[in-house]
Amino acid sequence: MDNCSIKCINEEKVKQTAETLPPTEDIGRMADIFKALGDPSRLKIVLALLNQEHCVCDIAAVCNQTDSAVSHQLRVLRTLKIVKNRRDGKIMYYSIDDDHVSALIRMSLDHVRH
Amino acid sequence: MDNCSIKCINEEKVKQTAETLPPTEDIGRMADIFKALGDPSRLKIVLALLNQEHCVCDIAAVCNQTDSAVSHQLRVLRTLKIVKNRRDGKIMYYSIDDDHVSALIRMSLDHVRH
DNA sequence: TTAATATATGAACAAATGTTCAAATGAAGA
DNA sequence: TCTTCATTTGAACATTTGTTCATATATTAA
Repeated sequence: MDNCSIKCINEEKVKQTAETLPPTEDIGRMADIFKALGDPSRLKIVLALLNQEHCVCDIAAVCNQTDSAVSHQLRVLRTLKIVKNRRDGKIMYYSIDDDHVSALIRMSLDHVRH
Repeated sequence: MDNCSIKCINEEKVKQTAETLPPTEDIGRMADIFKALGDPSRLKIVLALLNQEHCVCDIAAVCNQTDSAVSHQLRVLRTLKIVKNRRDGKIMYYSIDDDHVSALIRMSLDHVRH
């Protein structure tokens, strides 16, 4: 239960900060992107594609995952426009869809290695 | 089951990309950061703190969450060095710990608004 | 058409996650 | 000391999530 009495709230600061928040919809979309990159196996796929485009089969080999698992993850990434694909005969090639993605990854690498 | 025969794998490409991958430990840490930002309520807290430091109570007010829920989320963010805190009497003030965080947020906003 | 191959999909399951509620700290003032 | 208040913590719960397995689709070649 919310046991913080009215007094402890600095209404002015609360109001001011509330005004700086992006629309709820944007927050949701940002969270979706972060969430997608927040799974190690999915992040590994993205990192692999950051190097060059690959077919599903090769991604699975690079990442030590089954084709099926990779395919499922790629669908998530595709839905969020993090990766895109092109078909060449039987083979489907995947690659990074957006420049922001590589920038995001670079930032987080910097953070990790402080 | 992995039903992709050996033939479909481009060994050279696989090997080459595998060499570009960061160490597993780094991938895990990056994923942790993304995962932390991947929950809307937690992301909202971070966005609020990006504006200015706040006490737990005020964060709860800004984000329409209970104090308890906010406190739980702040612990996660603190553990990952995304936020830091300082005590002033009974009140605990939280703020963003790292510059990389704001950069990450900005990138994802750009991505969302393409 | 039929067979073979690369990828996609659906259902089921275990594991992880966020929220809630109740209770416990820790700090300040009476 | 005792009380009050801001925050933290722990356990329980429902929900979400990633993986697996079996099956389906789509493309090519025979």
